[in-house]
Amino acid sequence: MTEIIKKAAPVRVRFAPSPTGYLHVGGARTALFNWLFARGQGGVMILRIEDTDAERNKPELVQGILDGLQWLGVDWNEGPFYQSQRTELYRNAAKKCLSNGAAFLCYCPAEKYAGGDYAEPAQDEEPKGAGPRRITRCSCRDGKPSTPGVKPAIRFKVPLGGTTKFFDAVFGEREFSNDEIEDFVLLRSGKGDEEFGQSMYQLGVVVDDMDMRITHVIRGADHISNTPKQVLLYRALGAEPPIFAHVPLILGADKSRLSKRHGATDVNMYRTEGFLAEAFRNFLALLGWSPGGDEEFIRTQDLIQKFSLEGVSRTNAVFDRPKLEWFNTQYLQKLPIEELLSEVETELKRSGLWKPEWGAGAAPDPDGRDHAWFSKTVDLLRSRVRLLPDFSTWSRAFFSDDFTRDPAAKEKFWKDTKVPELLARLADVLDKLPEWNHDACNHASRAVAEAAGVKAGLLINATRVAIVGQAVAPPLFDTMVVLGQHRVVRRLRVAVATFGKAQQAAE
RNA sequence: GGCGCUAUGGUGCAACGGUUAGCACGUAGCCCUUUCAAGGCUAAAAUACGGGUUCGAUUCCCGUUAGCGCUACCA
Repeated sequence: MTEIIKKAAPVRVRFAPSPTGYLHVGGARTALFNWLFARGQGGVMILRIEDTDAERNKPELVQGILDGLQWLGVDWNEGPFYQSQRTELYRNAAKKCLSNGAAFLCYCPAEKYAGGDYAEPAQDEEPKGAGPRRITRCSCRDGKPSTPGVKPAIRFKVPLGGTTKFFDAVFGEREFSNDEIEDFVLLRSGKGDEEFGQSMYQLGVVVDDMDMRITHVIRGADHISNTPKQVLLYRALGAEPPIFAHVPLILGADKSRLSKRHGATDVNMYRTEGFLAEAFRNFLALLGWSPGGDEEFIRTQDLIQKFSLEGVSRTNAVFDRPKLEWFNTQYLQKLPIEELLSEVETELKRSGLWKPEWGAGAAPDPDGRDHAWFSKTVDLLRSRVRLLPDFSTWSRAFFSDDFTRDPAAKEKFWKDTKVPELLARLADVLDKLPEWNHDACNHASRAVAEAAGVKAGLLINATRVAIVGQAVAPPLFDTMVVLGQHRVVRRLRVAVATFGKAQQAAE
């Protein structure tokens, strides 16, 4: 019997960005929470573009938002819907409010209420108490004769007195006094020969959320004070409001609202910097939400499974980039190697270093390097890499013979005058090694150092710079194995040739 | 100014009346070590303040302070 009751209506949520800017981390987090919730509940995710402000709208930004969501892995089942294409819906709803007395025509000039009314005493009403007060009631609400030639806007007639309540899954029951809510605009006045203009935010949201049968409105906490207006609208339109869940805001290091001056706020910048999407998701999910315990490294599948609105915090969170970087290095190290390989492949393709022979199932390249080699090489590098592009920059010598030697590394490890001779002898010894493995390289190298009477470290460090061009790289003998005998010997000789007199380099 | 929300180390979270207030990032030190990471260990570091309620408050209530949000014919 409870089965029927338990089989509640399917969850339907939406992410509704406005194309007035790129997809910022706050928006991305909101999108992520909606998505985690939908996926965890077997619900539906809807994408809606709220582009009703023709003035600020930049259509070209939509693609960037879509790209950002795609990179984030946030997909949707319905949409994207564009509010600019649903104008009739909003006009009809506004007219319905007009006819049932929930709204009125307002002939006031837009500037009358624009910006900072509270700075001046309102004339429309008797000032209560001391100090400036803002206008919440428009005098047109009681029916004013239409002014010829002036096109009216439609405003919602907020009830006098009383309160409006709603339930918020993270903040609990909320109640607002109606007297604090202004007679907000539903529909802009018409321009040219149109009767009315575009919908305003409140109307569009409610009409669409009704039309799309949204069950849970998960959005930023900056919308809390908009909610009572929307609840009023739902009722005026004859509908019950959905469940709201306002999530705390993301702040910059100085606790002010996150903005450009705090560094990258565009999600796409994190993609180009080379963060792993899953690491970014993990980090974002923990900003304002917690599964309840101490676990932090939570893969997306588990995030979906664990996510709940009850776990959402009510306090704003500071975006901590060092922690994001830590998450990224964690994923770089802990991801099953095959998953990481595809990310590295993408990166190497981007930088032009990729060879198809390294792909899974492909035949080895002329040097015998195949997918297994690629896997081993990436595995060797992964604990030292911080961002994906590192595979193409300081790790370049592992994937290409076209690399340069870092001057600082040479300065540091090639200072000793014995280096050229040491490297030359090592090259000769290594060239003759019958076996090419870690131990063989190890013994041969130490023998050369010992014979020359120098510390192994001197030779080892100098060799590292010679064969990979960097002071910072994986352990030398593992590196040698992965590079191969031929490459190591050749690079050593090329390095020797760069000292003193020029011999023709054989590379 | 009004209304609202919030308040645990520098940061993100945990503890949902009873813990020596826990974990992680970051910071410092040590270990490991052929570089650099990774890893291991250790240390410093918090319940904003003041009142209540209670046998007992980080936890519940009130006030103060601070931060943030809203206060547009923006979303």
